[in-house]
Amino acid sequence: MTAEQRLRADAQRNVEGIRRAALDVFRTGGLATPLDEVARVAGVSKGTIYHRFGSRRGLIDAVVEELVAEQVREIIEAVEALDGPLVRFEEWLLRTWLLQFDEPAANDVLVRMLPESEPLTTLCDRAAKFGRRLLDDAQAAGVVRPDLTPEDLTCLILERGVIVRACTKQTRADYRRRLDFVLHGLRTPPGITAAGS
Amino acid sequence: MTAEQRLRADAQRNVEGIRRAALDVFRTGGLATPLDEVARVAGVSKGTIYHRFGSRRGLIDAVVEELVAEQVREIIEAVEALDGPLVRFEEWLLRTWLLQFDEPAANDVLVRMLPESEPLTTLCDRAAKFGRRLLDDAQAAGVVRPDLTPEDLTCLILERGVIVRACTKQTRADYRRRLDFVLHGLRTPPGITAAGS
DNA sequence: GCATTACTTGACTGCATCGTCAAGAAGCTA
DNA sequence: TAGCTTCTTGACGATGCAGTCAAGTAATGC
Repeated sequence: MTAEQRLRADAQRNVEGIRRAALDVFRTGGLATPLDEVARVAGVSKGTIYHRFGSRRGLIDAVVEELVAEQVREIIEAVEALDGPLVRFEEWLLRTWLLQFDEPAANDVLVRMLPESEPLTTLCDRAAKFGRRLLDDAQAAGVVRPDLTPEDLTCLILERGVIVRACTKQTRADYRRRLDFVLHGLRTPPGITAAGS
Repeated sequence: MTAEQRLRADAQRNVEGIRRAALDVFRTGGLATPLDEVARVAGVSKGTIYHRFGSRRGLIDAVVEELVAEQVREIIEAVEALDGPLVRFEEWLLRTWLLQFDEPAANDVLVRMLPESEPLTTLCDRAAKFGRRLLDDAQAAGVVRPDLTPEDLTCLILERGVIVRACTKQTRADYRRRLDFVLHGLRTPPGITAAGS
């Protein structure tokens, strides 16, 4: 970070303050929160944010990793520790959906707001790739409907994202209960014995 | 309509023109379309719309019946003609979801945008009441999961509403295919023999 | 301690939309 | 056709957020 070393002391302080404020504010309100709010919390003016980070996207790129990566990684690790293709598949989906409910910022990432942002896209792809592997395994075992595609999986997460954004009134318990209906709909229907060739 | 008879000839013409433009514009773009657009199509100024209909809501109230009631009624009639509680329940849900995809205005009504609007709420309640009856029948027959509540049903339609609004890129065929997953998830899971007491 | 340069500020422009209103246009009546 | 009344107009004010920049402030090096 030679570039950051060259900053004047006050600028250095501000960069840190803005980062911390952004983490705080985005964590609570999602990535769409007005930058005036971040500026207010950081105790600087909006101009300073633009001067330091170039743009709204620049600021998001600078904090998204710290904001979300950990949580996505945690889910992957927790699922890796489980046994059985169906359990693993469903637990991953379930935890992802709950993360979307609990963390507006994580949801914004998973919904691919700002598709131009590289660190954000990277995070997203990592999760998608893992999900795809679980889907493959579950379908190979014949426990998840064979006509479910990786795109369907992406869509299921995207859909959940717009739902949690729009239906802010529902309780977590209700949200959680309804997820079971969806999961149940993804299992191999009775009458089908195994996945296709 | 004595009140309308008293309008001056040009005003009369404009009211009609605005109504027709609103039907046209709302049908295509949903109830959130800017009134400037309606004004443009009607060939009047925005001021005239406000003068004649009082507010955006006033205009919507004046056309929503003609815009959506017919379609909701059609679905109910088509479903009434079917046999079997599961078929009826699923066909109603399916047709409602497809209506939401095909008609932005109908979707806006079902999603309860403008909860203050009386004709809009009436339409909505009519649909909900019918759905509830189908749910009762299907649960009594043991073909739909007994823990599905009428609120869940409302929620399923609401969810679909925000999804079609947000995911405008998906093809109708994909949307349709995925609905089957959801329907499947609402059926009685294996291992449960009949609905509760 | 002073000049220099880096940094910060907040008022400003731009955009999109809602809804209003004074002034002007047009229909209506005698 | 004159004069009254109704109706229409479009510029305007308000809102909320993004992003910019000239002018002011403060750290730094000598």
